[in-house]
Amino acid sequence: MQRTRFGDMACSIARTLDVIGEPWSPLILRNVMVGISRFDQLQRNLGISRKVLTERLRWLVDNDVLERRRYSERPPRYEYALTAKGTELCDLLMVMVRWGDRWTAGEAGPPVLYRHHACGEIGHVELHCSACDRPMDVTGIDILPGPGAAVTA
Amino acid sequence: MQRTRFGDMACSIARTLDVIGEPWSPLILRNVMVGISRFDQLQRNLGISRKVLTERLRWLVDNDVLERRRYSERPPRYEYALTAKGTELCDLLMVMVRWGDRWTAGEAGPPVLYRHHACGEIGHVELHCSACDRPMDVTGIDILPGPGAAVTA
DNA sequence: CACCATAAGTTCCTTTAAGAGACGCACAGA
DNA sequence: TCTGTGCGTCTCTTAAAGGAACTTATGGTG
Repeated sequence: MQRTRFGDMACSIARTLDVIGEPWSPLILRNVMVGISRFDQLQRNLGISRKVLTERLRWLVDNDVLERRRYSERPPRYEYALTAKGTELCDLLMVMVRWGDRWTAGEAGPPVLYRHHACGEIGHVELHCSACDRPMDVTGIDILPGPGAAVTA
Repeated sequence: MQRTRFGDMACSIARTLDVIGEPWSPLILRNVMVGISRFDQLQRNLGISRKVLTERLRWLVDNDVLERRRYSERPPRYEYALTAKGTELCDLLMVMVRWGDRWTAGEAGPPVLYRHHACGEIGHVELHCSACDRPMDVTGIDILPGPGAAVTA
Protein backbone atom coordinates (compact mmCIF):
# COMPACT_ATOMS: atom_id res chain seq x y z
CA MET A 1 0.00 0.00 0.00
CA GLN A 2 2.92 2.16 0.42
CA ARG A 3 1.56 5.20 2.07
CA THR A 4 5.14 6.02 2.98
CA ARG A 5 6.93 7.82 0.15
CA PHE A 6 10.57 6.86 -0.26
CA GLY A 7 11.60 9.84 -2.34
CA ASP A 8 12.94 11.91 0.54
CA MET A 9 15.34 9.35 1.94
CA ALA A 10 19.05 9.89 1.36
CA CYS A 11 19.31 6.55 -0.39
CA SER A 12 19.40 5.94 -4.10
CA ILE A 13 17.59 2.65 -3.71
CA ALA A 14 14.71 4.36 -1.92
CA ARG A 15 14.61 7.13 -4.52
CA THR A 16 14.58 4.63 -7.35
CA LEU A 17 11.76 2.76 -5.62
CA ASP A 18 9.88 6.01 -5.34
CA VAL A 19 9.81 6.20 -9.14
CA ILE A 20 9.20 2.59 -10.13
CA GLY A 21 8.62 0.77 -6.86
CA GLU A 22 4.87 0.67 -6.94
CA PRO A 23 3.14 -2.52 -8.02
CA TRP A 24 2.90 -3.00 -11.79
CA SER A 25 5.31 -0.22 -12.72
CA PRO A 26 8.22 -2.48 -13.74
CA LEU A 27 5.85 -4.68 -15.74
CA ILE A 28 4.42 -1.66 -17.53
CA LEU A 29 7.95 -0.60 -18.39
CA ARG A 30 8.82 -4.04 -19.65
CA ASN A 31 5.81 -4.04 -21.92
CA VAL A 32 6.53 -0.60 -23.33
CA MET A 33 10.07 -1.79 -23.94
CA VAL A 34 8.86 -4.68 -26.11
CA GLY A 35 6.31 -2.61 -27.99
CA ILE A 36 3.14 -3.09 -25.94
CA SER A 37 2.69 0.61 -25.49
CA ARG A 38 -0.98 1.58 -25.73
CA PHE A 39 -3.50 1.79 -22.94
CA ASP A 40 -5.77 -1.06 -23.94
CA GLN A 41 -2.89 -3.31 -24.99
CA LEU A 42 -1.26 -2.83 -21.61
CA GLN A 43 -4.50 -3.37 -19.75
CA ARG A 44 -5.28 -6.59 -21.60
CA ASN A 45 -1.76 -7.97 -21.53
CA LEU A 46 -1.22 -7.41 -17.82
CA GLY A 47 -4.75 -7.83 -16.52
CA ILE A 48 -4.26 -4.67 -14.50
CA SER A 49 -7.20 -2.55 -13.42
CA ARG A 50 -7.76 0.43 -15.74
CA LYS A 51 -7.80 2.75 -12.78
CA VAL A 52 -4.38 1.64 -11.54
CA LEU A 53 -2.97 1.64 -15.05
CA THR A 54 -4.06 5.25 -15.47
CA GLU A 55 -2.42 6.21 -12.19
CA ARG A 56 0.84 4.44 -13.00
CA LEU A 57 1.12 5.85 -16.50
CA ARG A 58 0.50 9.34 -15.23
CA TRP A 59 3.14 8.93 -12.53
CA LEU A 60 5.70 7.53 -14.95
CA VAL A 61 5.05 10.35 -17.42
CA ASP A 62 5.25 12.97 -14.65
CA ASN A 63 8.56 11.47 -13.59
CA ASP A 64 10.00 11.51 -17.10
CA VAL A 65 10.27 7.76 -17.43
CA LEU A 66 7.66 7.55 -20.17
CA GLU A 67 6.48 10.00 -22.75
CA ARG A 68 2.86 10.16 -23.89
CA ARG A 69 2.45 10.88 -27.53
CA ARG A 70 -0.39 11.11 -29.97
CA TYR A 71 -0.21 8.66 -32.82
CA SER A 72 -3.56 9.61 -34.34
CA GLU A 73 -5.08 13.08 -34.49
CA ARG A 74 -8.67 12.21 -35.30
CA PRO A 75 -9.72 10.10 -33.40
CA PRO A 76 -7.23 11.20 -30.72
CA ARG A 77 -5.11 8.18 -29.77
CA TYR A 78 -2.03 7.96 -27.59
CA GLU A 79 0.86 5.66 -26.96
CA TYR A 80 3.66 5.61 -24.44
CA ALA A 81 7.38 5.52 -25.18
CA LEU A 82 10.52 5.27 -23.07
CA THR A 83 12.51 8.42 -22.44
CA ALA A 84 16.28 8.29 -21.95
CA LYS A 85 15.64 8.04 -18.22
CA GLY A 86 13.24 5.16 -18.81
CA THR A 87 15.57 3.41 -21.22
CA GLU A 88 18.25 3.30 -18.55
CA LEU A 89 15.76 1.71 -16.17
CA CYS A 90 15.75 -1.26 -18.51
CA ASP A 91 19.14 -2.16 -17.06
CA LEU A 92 17.28 -2.81 -13.87
CA LEU A 93 14.73 -4.95 -15.67
CA MET A 94 17.46 -7.02 -17.29
CA VAL A 95 19.05 -7.70 -13.93
CA MET A 96 15.66 -8.70 -12.56
CA VAL A 97 15.27 -11.07 -15.48
CA ARG A 98 18.63 -12.59 -14.74
CA TRP A 99 17.84 -13.23 -11.09
CA GLY A 100 14.39 -14.55 -11.93
CA ASP A 101 15.87 -16.88 -14.52
CA ARG A 102 18.37 -18.26 -12.04
CA TRP A 103 16.15 -18.64 -9.02
CA THR A 104 12.55 -18.90 -10.13
CA ALA A 105 12.42 -20.25 -13.69
CA GLY A 106 12.67 -23.92 -12.67
CA GLU A 107 12.59 -26.81 -15.10
CA ALA A 108 11.08 -24.89 -17.95
CA GLY A 109 14.05 -22.56 -18.32
CA PRO A 110 14.07 -18.83 -19.02
CA PRO A 111 10.97 -17.31 -20.65
CA VAL A 112 13.08 -15.00 -22.80
CA LEU A 113 16.62 -14.90 -24.20
CA TYR A 114 18.79 -12.01 -25.30
CA ARG A 115 20.85 -11.99 -28.47
CA HIS A 116 23.61 -9.44 -28.14
CA HIS A 117 24.11 -7.47 -31.35
CA ALA A 118 27.78 -6.87 -30.67
CA CYS A 119 28.68 -10.57 -30.61
CA GLY A 120 25.63 -12.30 -32.03
CA GLU A 121 25.51 -14.72 -29.11
CA ILE A 122 22.80 -15.51 -26.60
CA GLY A 123 23.91 -13.96 -23.34
CA HIS A 124 22.72 -12.52 -20.09
CA VAL A 125 23.79 -9.47 -18.14
CA GLU A 126 26.69 -9.49 -15.71
CA LEU A 127 27.83 -6.67 -13.47
CA HIS A 128 31.25 -5.20 -14.11
CA CYS A 129 33.20 -2.39 -12.49
CA SER A 130 33.21 0.89 -14.38
CA ALA A 131 36.77 1.55 -13.31
CA CYS A 132 38.48 -1.70 -14.26
CA ASP A 133 35.88 -3.51 -16.39
CA ARG A 134 36.20 -6.67 -14.33
CA PRO A 135 33.26 -8.47 -12.68
CA MET A 136 31.97 -6.83 -9.54
CA ASP A 137 29.48 -7.94 -6.92
CA VAL A 138 28.53 -7.07 -3.40
CA THR A 139 31.08 -9.44 -1.87
CA GLY A 140 33.92 -7.63 -3.65
CA ILE A 141 33.33 -4.03 -2.63
CA ASP A 142 33.56 -1.68 0.31
CA ILE A 143 30.62 0.64 0.74
CA LEU A 144 31.72 4.16 1.66
CA PRO A 145 29.74 7.32 2.42
CA GLY A 146 29.50 9.61 -0.61
CA PRO A 147 29.04 13.38 -0.91
CA GLY A 148 25.23 13.07 -0.79
CA ALA A 149 25.19 10.97 2.37
CA ALA A 150 22.84 11.96 5.16
CA VAL A 151 24.48 14.04 7.85
CA THR A 152 24.84 11.81 10.89
CA ALA A 153 25.62 13.78 14.01
CA MET B 1 -1.74 -3.08 -2.11
CA GLN B 2 -0.89 -5.67 -4.57
CA ARG B 3 -3.64 -8.15 -4.23
CA THR B 4 -2.51 -9.57 -7.53
CA ARG B 5 0.36 -12.04 -7.09
CA PHE B 6 2.92 -11.98 -9.85
CA GLY B 7 4.51 -15.34 -9.14
CA ASP B 8 2.47 -17.30 -11.64
CA MET B 9 3.26 -15.19 -14.67
CA ALA B 10 5.66 -16.61 -17.26
CA CYS B 11 7.95 -13.63 -16.81
CA SER B 12 11.12 -13.48 -14.76
CA ILE B 13 10.52 -9.85 -13.92
CA ALA B 14 7.11 -10.67 -12.47
CA ARG B 15 8.53 -13.63 -10.56
CA THR B 16 11.33 -11.52 -9.16
CA LEU B 17 8.80 -8.89 -8.12
CA ASP B 18 6.80 -11.58 -6.40
CA VAL B 19 9.77 -12.18 -4.09
CA ILE B 20 11.03 -8.66 -3.44
CA GLY B 21 8.51 -6.39 -5.10
CA GLU B 22 6.52 -5.49 -2.07
CA PRO B 23 7.10 -2.14 -0.42
CA TRP B 24 10.10 -2.05 1.94
CA SER B 25 11.58 -5.38 0.87
CA PRO B 26 14.50 -3.95 -1.12
CA LEU B 27 15.28 -1.53 1.70
CA ILE B 28 15.26 -4.34 4.24
CA LEU B 29 17.67 -6.26 2.05
CA ARG B 30 19.93 -3.26 1.68
CA ASN B 31 20.07 -2.84 5.44
CA VAL B 32 20.82 -6.49 6.08
CA MET B 33 23.55 -6.19 3.47
CA VAL B 34 25.25 -3.37 5.37
CA GLY B 35 24.88 -5.04 8.77
CA ILE B 36 21.61 -3.63 10.05
CA SER B 37 20.16 -7.04 10.59
CA ARG B 38 18.10 -7.21 13.77
CA PHE B 39 14.42 -6.52 14.19
CA ASP B 40 14.61 -3.37 16.26
CA GLN B 41 17.55 -1.97 14.30
CA LEU B 42 15.64 -2.41 11.07
CA GLN B 43 12.47 -0.94 12.51
CA ARG B 44 14.24 2.12 13.86
CA ASN B 45 16.43 2.69 10.82
CA LEU B 46 13.63 2.46 8.28
CA GLY B 47 10.73 3.81 10.31
CA ILE B 48 8.69 0.85 9.07
CA SER B 49 5.71 -0.41 11.03
CA ARG B 50 6.56 -3.41 13.20
CA LYS B 51 3.66 -5.34 11.75
CA VAL B 52 4.82 -4.89 8.16
CA LEU B 53 8.43 -5.60 9.10
CA THR B 54 7.35 -8.89 10.65
CA GLU B 55 5.43 -9.83 7.51
CA ARG B 56 8.29 -8.93 5.17
CA LEU B 57 10.93 -10.75 7.16
CA ARG B 58 8.78 -13.86 7.31
CA TRP B 59 8.19 -13.73 3.55
CA LEU B 60 11.86 -13.22 2.76
CA VAL B 61 12.84 -16.09 5.06
CA ASP B 62 10.16 -18.35 3.57
CA ASN B 63 11.49 -17.52 0.12
CA ASP B 64 15.11 -18.26 1.04
CA VAL B 65 16.32 -14.75 0.59
CA LEU B 66 17.11 -14.27 4.26
CA GLU B 67 17.98 -16.68 7.01
CA ARG B 68 16.85 -16.15 10.59
CA ARG B 69 19.41 -17.17 13.12
CA ARG B 70 19.77 -17.07 16.83
CA TYR B 71 22.70 -15.06 18.11
CA SER B 72 21.88 -15.45 21.78
CA GLU B 73 20.42 -18.51 23.50
CA ARG B 74 19.25 -17.00 26.73
CA PRO B 75 17.64 -14.53 26.24
CA PRO B 76 16.63 -15.77 22.79
CA ARG B 77 17.67 -13.19 20.22
CA TYR B 78 17.64 -13.38 16.45
CA GLU B 79 19.22 -11.71 13.47
CA TYR B 80 18.76 -11.99 9.75
CA ALA B 81 21.43 -12.81 7.17
CA LEU B 82 21.55 -13.02 3.40
CA THR B 83 21.45 -16.45 1.81
CA ALA B 84 23.17 -17.10 -1.53
CA LYS B 85 19.88 -16.30 -3.23
CA GLY B 86 19.66 -13.05 -1.29
CA THR B 87 23.27 -12.14 -1.94
CA GLU B 88 22.64 -12.33 -5.67
CA LEU B 89 19.72 -9.97 -5.26
CA CYS B 90 22.25 -7.36 -4.21
CA ASP B 91 23.17 -7.07 -7.88
CA LEU B 92 19.72 -5.67 -8.35
CA LEU B 93 20.21 -3.24 -5.49
CA MET B 94 23.50 -2.03 -6.96
CA VAL B 95 21.83 -1.33 -10.30
CA MET B 96 19.08 0.54 -8.49
CA VAL B 97 21.73 2.59 -6.73
CA ARG B 98 23.35 3.40 -10.05
CA TRP B 99 20.13 4.60 -11.62
CA GLY B 100 19.17 6.56 -8.52
CA ASP B 101 22.58 8.19 -8.45
CA ARG B 102 22.31 9.26 -12.08
CA TRP B 103 18.73 10.47 -12.11
CA THR B 104 17.68 11.38 -8.59
CA ALA B 105 20.75 12.32 -6.55
CA GLY B 106 20.88 15.93 -7.78
CA GLU B 107 23.45 18.47 -6.63
CA ALA B 108 24.47 16.61 -3.52
CA GLY B 109 25.88 13.66 -5.40
CA PRO B 110 25.62 9.97 -4.58
CA PRO B 111 24.88 9.00 -0.97
CA VAL B 112 27.26 6.04 -1.13
CA LEU B 113 30.32 5.00 -3.14
CA TYR B 114 31.76 1.59 -3.88
CA ARG B 115 35.43 0.76 -3.69
CA HIS B 116 36.13 -2.29 -5.81
CA HIS B 117 38.56 -4.66 -4.08
CA ALA B 118 39.91 -5.98 -7.38
CA CYS B 119 41.20 -2.59 -8.54
CA GLY B 120 41.00 -0.41 -5.44
CA GLU B 121 39.15 2.29 -7.35
CA ILE B 122 35.80 3.94 -6.74
CA GLY B 123 33.45 2.59 -9.39
CA HIS B 124 29.88 1.83 -10.18
CA VAL B 125 28.24 -1.14 -11.83
CA GLU B 126 27.91 -1.50 -15.59
CA LEU B 127 26.12 -4.22 -17.48
CA HIS B 128 28.20 -6.49 -19.67
CA CYS B 129 27.37 -9.45 -21.87
CA SER B 130 28.15 -12.85 -20.38
CA ALA B 131 29.14 -14.15 -23.81
CA CYS B 132 31.58 -11.49 -25.00
CA ASP B 133 32.23 -9.39 -21.86
CA ARG B 134 31.46 -6.17 -23.69
CA PRO B 135 28.90 -3.60 -22.51
CA MET B 136 25.29 -4.54 -23.13
CA ASP B 137 22.07 -2.61 -22.80
CA VAL B 138 18.51 -2.85 -23.99
CA THR B 139 19.24 -0.95 -27.20
CA GLY B 140 21.84 -3.51 -28.24
CA ILE B 141 19.90 -6.75 -27.95
CA ASP B 142 17.16 -8.76 -29.60
CA ILE B 143 14.65 -10.30 -27.23
CA LEU B 144 13.75 -13.85 -28.23
CA PRO B 145 11.33 -16.38 -26.75
CA GLY B 146 13.11 -18.89 -24.51
CA PRO B 147 12.27 -22.45 -23.50
CA GLY B 148 10.11 -21.31 -20.58
CA ALA B 149 8.02 -18.91 -22.65
CA ALA B 150 4.25 -19.03 -22.28
CA VAL B 151 2.57 -21.14 -24.91
CA THR B 152 0.88 -18.74 -27.28
CA ALA B 153 -1.60 -20.47 -29.54
C1' DC C 1 -28.81 7.26 -40.85
C1' DA C 2 -28.77 3.84 -37.02
C1' DC C 3 -25.93 0.87 -34.84
C1' DC C 4 -21.84 -1.38 -33.27
C1' DA C 5 -16.88 -1.30 -32.38
C1' DT C 6 -12.50 0.69 -30.57
C1' DA C 7 -9.22 3.48 -27.86
C1' DA C 8 -8.49 5.85 -23.85
C1' DG C 9 -9.81 6.98 -19.92
C1' DT C 10 -13.11 8.09 -15.48
C1' DT C 11 -16.14 6.93 -11.63
C1' DC C 12 -17.92 4.12 -7.99
C1' DC C 13 -17.95 0.49 -4.72
C1' DT C 14 -15.70 -3.32 -2.18
C1' DT C 15 -11.75 -5.56 -0.23
C1' DT C 16 -7.26 -5.70 1.56
C1' DA C 17 -2.87 -3.99 2.95
C1' DA C 18 -0.11 -0.28 5.29
C1' DG C 19 0.57 2.92 9.36
C1' DA C 20 0.64 3.82 14.17
C1' DG C 21 0.77 2.61 18.53
C1' DA C 22 -0.40 -0.25 22.51
C1' DC C 23 0.51 -4.64 24.46
C1' DG C 24 3.00 -9.26 25.64
C1' DC C 25 6.78 -12.29 26.86
C1' DA C 26 11.38 -13.67 28.19
C1' DC C 27 15.12 -12.49 30.33
C1' DA C 28 19.15 -9.44 32.57
C1' DG C 29 20.87 -6.26 35.74
C1' DA C 30 20.37 -3.06 39.67
C1' DT D 1 11.03 -6.12 42.82
C1' DC D 2 11.51 -2.81 39.29
C1' DT D 3 13.21 -1.22 34.95
C1' DG D 4 15.04 -1.93 30.33
C1' DT D 5 15.80 -4.43 25.95
C1' DG D 6 14.82 -7.48 22.00
C1' DC D 7 11.40 -9.38 19.28
C1' DG D 8 7.56 -9.66 18.20
C1' DT D 9 1.66 -9.70 18.17
C1' DC D 10 -2.90 -7.22 18.21
C1' DT D 11 -6.14 -3.71 17.11
C1' DC D 12 -7.93 0.18 14.82
C1' DT D 13 -7.88 3.59 11.11
C1' DT D 14 -6.84 5.06 6.49
C1' DA D 15 -5.47 4.63 1.85
C1' DA D 16 -4.67 1.94 -2.14
C1' DA D 17 -5.85 -2.07 -5.34
C1' DG D 18 -9.48 -4.79 -7.81
C1' DG D 19 -13.42 -4.93 -10.66
C1' DA D 20 -16.92 -3.37 -13.37
C1' DA D 21 -19.86 0.00 -15.34
C1' DC D 22 -19.90 4.38 -17.66
C1' DT D 23 -18.07 8.39 -20.90
C1' DT D 24 -16.26 10.59 -24.98
C1' DA D 25 -14.72 10.80 -29.57
C1' DT D 26 -14.69 8.75 -33.78
C1' DG D 27 -14.83 5.35 -37.68
C1' DG D 28 -16.97 1.55 -40.16
C1' DT D 29 -20.99 -1.29 -41.80
C1' DG D 30 -25.62 -2.40 -43.27
